[in-house]
Amino acid sequence: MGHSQAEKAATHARIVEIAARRFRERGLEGISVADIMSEAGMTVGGFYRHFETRDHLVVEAMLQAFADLDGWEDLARGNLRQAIQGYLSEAHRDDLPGSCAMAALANDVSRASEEVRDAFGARVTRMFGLLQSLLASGTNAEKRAKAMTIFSACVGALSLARAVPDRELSRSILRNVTSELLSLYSDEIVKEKRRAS
Amino acid sequence: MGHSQAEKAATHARIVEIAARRFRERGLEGISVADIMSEAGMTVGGFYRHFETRDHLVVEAMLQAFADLDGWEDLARGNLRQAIQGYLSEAHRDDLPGSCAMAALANDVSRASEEVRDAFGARVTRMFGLLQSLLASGTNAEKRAKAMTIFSACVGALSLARAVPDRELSRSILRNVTSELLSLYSDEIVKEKRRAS
DNA sequence: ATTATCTATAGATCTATAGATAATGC
DNA sequence: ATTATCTATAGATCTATAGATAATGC
Repeated sequence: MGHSQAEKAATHARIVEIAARRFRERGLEGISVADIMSEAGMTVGGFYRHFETRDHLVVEAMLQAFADLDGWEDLARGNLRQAIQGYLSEAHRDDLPGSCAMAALANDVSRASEEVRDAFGARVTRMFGLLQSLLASGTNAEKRAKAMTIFSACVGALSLARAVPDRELSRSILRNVTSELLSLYSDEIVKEKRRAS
Repeated sequence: MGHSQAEKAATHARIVEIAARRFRERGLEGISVADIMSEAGMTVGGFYRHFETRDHLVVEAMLQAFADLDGWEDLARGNLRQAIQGYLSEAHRDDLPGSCAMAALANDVSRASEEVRDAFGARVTRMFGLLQSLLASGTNAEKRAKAMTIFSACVGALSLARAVPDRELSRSILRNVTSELLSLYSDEIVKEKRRAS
């Protein structure tokens, strides 16, 4: 059993990653500190040398979960159509622990601490800005409205598709909203976005 | 202190109504049986003559919360534009206890019992059917896709507007998604819907 | 006699802390 | 000496039940 500082940092990161997944899967209060530590291969006692309180873990885990959105942003920059299709796929719907934290935890975040909500808000702003930059036609204000609508529809459709028990209805929501969004904004999506490096 | 059957029925209804509001406000596990009973003017002990388990209350309260959607459906039938505007209003955003249960509890329902999810699914189907019937142009399949997209955008926008702490951003989401939806589907909304009685 | 409600509490679970143990790192 | 982790447990909270009380309703 090692106790070096390097190992402690690795342990810390492991706890945060597990929490980031389990919170998305079961909600911010759906898993105990003991269970998270157990999954990290440790016992409860060690927890409080890593985090002052449980809520400090919630904050760190949410930042981690939001960081996982980088993947979606990269995909969107490369191909917005594919990003929408992937976001509204059955695979994304069924991979709750690895899924978009905004859709998985929006309700919980509304009731969470100021710090968690601030992190959420910053990421939403960033997502809107990105989507806005990927649209071609209209004023900036119009693009922003479109970006907000596309993202809202994606978040809403994914949340509804998960809550509904009828698999057929669930699939129907995902497919219909995907095709509707793609057809609505087909002409507005920038085909190739060159990024300044 | 009365104990008649009529009073028991009234007590039962009161418990369910309080739960339907508090669950939307704090989540399905955010309030205890004792607190709900206390708000109903009683103590915990009486609870289990009304409900077999806590989860039985959750089911009844959710059915009650879903029944509250009747108001939105009536409004939509009369004036879909006004319904969208009202749904995406700051008043609706801020009245969590009395708000749409689908937006307030979608995440929780995904993790809830089969019975709760069945009730949710039935209500979603009904909502899509109604919205579909209020659209004018296109095939039934196209109308259904539009109905799903409109409702998904409403649920997503409301959820995001609640989770975000910046009031300006929150208001911006509500207003932009409202105007975008109204302009997108402006020509498709049936102006006057006559209902056969 | 039945039952709606109350008081009291058992049993489970969860956060957080205390004290012990064993490794790191100056 | 410091500290990362463990075992054990205190204290809080929550669901559910037991037994008492007081009203209903046959």
